[in-house]
Amino acid sequence: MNKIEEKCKTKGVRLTDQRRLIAKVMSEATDHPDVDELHKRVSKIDKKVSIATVYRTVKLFEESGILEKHDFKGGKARYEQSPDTHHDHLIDVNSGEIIEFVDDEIENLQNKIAEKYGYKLVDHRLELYGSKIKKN
Amino acid sequence: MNKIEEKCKTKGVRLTDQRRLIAKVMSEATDHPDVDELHKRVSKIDKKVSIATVYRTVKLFEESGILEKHDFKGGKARYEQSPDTHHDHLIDVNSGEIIEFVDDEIENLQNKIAEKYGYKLVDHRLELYGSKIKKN
DNA sequence: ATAATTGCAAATGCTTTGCTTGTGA
DNA sequence: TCACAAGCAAAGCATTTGCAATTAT
Repeated sequence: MNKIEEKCKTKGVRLTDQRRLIAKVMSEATDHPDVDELHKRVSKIDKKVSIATVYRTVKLFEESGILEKHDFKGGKARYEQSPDTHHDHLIDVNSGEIIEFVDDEIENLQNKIAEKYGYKLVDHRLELYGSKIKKN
Repeated sequence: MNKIEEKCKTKGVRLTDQRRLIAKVMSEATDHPDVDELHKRVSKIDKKVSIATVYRTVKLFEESGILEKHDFKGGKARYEQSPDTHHDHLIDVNSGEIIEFVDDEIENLQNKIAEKYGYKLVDHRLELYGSKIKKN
């Protein structure tokens, strides 16, 4: 059984064939698929799963803290399995490739800034968009 | 004449009554209105301006570097006049209020991270979401 | 004069939802 | 059993677009 299914059990999220399948596909994903792409992958295994169910399921999983939703620039929402440790994203503007990174210094600075203005940081979004430097 | 109108002249963007009006309203805005709100403010002065024109105009202004578009969490795109110096945003999750801030250290770190992965930073998005700390 | 702009309504693209039938615990 | 989930198609929401009429230079 995969991590997502396990989390469903822990959190009391009822499992169905469709949810199990979506859990499996998302568990095996190494990228950040959007709903359409996820539906395509799921459909390869079971054609009968509707896109509405995929939408409902990713929403449910997100609300349960099982998946993380990202609204990167340029359109549709994309999902990844909720990571154990927080990371941010560097997006290749040419290929669409996504690199995950962690930087404690930036995380600290963000908290400091919020504090400075009298706020408690409850959420944040840090996305870097870059293009590959060609090596000579 | 306001700053936005001036920029239109400089950049060769043709001015119409509608565009002049939108330029005026955005010039006077101290917040980050969405298209609907902008249309409301414009309509108070001229009811005949259509929302389609507002959409077309903010898009045009954005592409000309006159306005900056932001897709903060939770729905519609919001706009502000392109600032002279870059800043990021701290959004009050309760009131929706937006605080602009500048932090050179974070800016530098972002460049360093992109570099570290072999990328040139072409764009970025840093948004902090916080709730006010109550003073006792 | 004439290429660009507007207003309107229809179309779009992503996402959600009402309803009826099916199903997991 | 029976509250919840799935499938389908229709609806929703922000945004875009085709087209005929209007306007800026």
